[in-house]
Amino acid sequence: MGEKRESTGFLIKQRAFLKLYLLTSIEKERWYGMQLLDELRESFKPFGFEPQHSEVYRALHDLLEDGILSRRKIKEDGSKYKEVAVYSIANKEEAKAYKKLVKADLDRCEQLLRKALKDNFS
Amino acid sequence: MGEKRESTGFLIKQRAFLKLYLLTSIEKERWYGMQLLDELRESFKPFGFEPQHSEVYRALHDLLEDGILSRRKIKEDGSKYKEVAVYSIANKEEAKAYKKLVKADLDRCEQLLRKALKDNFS
DNA sequence: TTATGAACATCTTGTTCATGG
DNA sequence: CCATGAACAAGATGTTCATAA
Repeated sequence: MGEKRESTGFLIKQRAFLKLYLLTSIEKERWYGMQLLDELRESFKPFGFEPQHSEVYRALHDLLEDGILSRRKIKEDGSKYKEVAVYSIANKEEAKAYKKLVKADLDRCEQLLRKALKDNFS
Repeated sequence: MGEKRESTGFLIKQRAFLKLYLLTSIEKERWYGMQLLDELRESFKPFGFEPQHSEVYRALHDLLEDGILSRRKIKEDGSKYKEVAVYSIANKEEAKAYKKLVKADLDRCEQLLRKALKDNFS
């Protein structure tokens, strides 16, 4: 089950990066896709990174398929005229394990970047 | 001339990363492709990254097209039975400018990774 | 064989279109 | 219109093939 590679050799993939953030947000409270997207965009804008909606949806769908998240469609009655898909953690153990994997890869990537800065600019 | 984007939003691309290292190596002495490849692989192996030969050649060809490197095919007489393509810096100003660009992107990426570690693991 | 390339295949991501409230 | 998806297109990289010496 945990045999999917998150490390693809060079740097971490955007998908894995987003999945990490999504898990952390969803751990805290209920969210739906566009909310999460807006939050992420706001957060990364200073770094010149603005994830696309389809990539965020794909990340959520991945986590659903992995059984880490569950989804419930609800009518935001009172508020709007729309139906949204709200996510919650389905398997805390898996979620934790996945985050641990991604952390290891982030650490590796950080080292690689530091090395590059040192090797080429010192 | 310098209007090609190196920052693609998320993390730096492998191509730009390799170009940076190639320039730094070639600044120091004459090299040819396979030498550079072996050097890079050795250097990154501890980080689980082993660039492919075609990607290194593509990086070299990019730098040629950009006019930053020049190439000279030579017969390594005395040594082997082969012809190699040896590179040298064609335009030091451009090389310096390119490296500066990449450095900025590396810095940005490092910040982004640090942020992710902080936002998700603290 | 080794070094250099090109061609081709795949994987990842961005852009556009479709549907239902 | 907004939220969710899917479909499609483009880009980046990995794998395989071709050629010369």
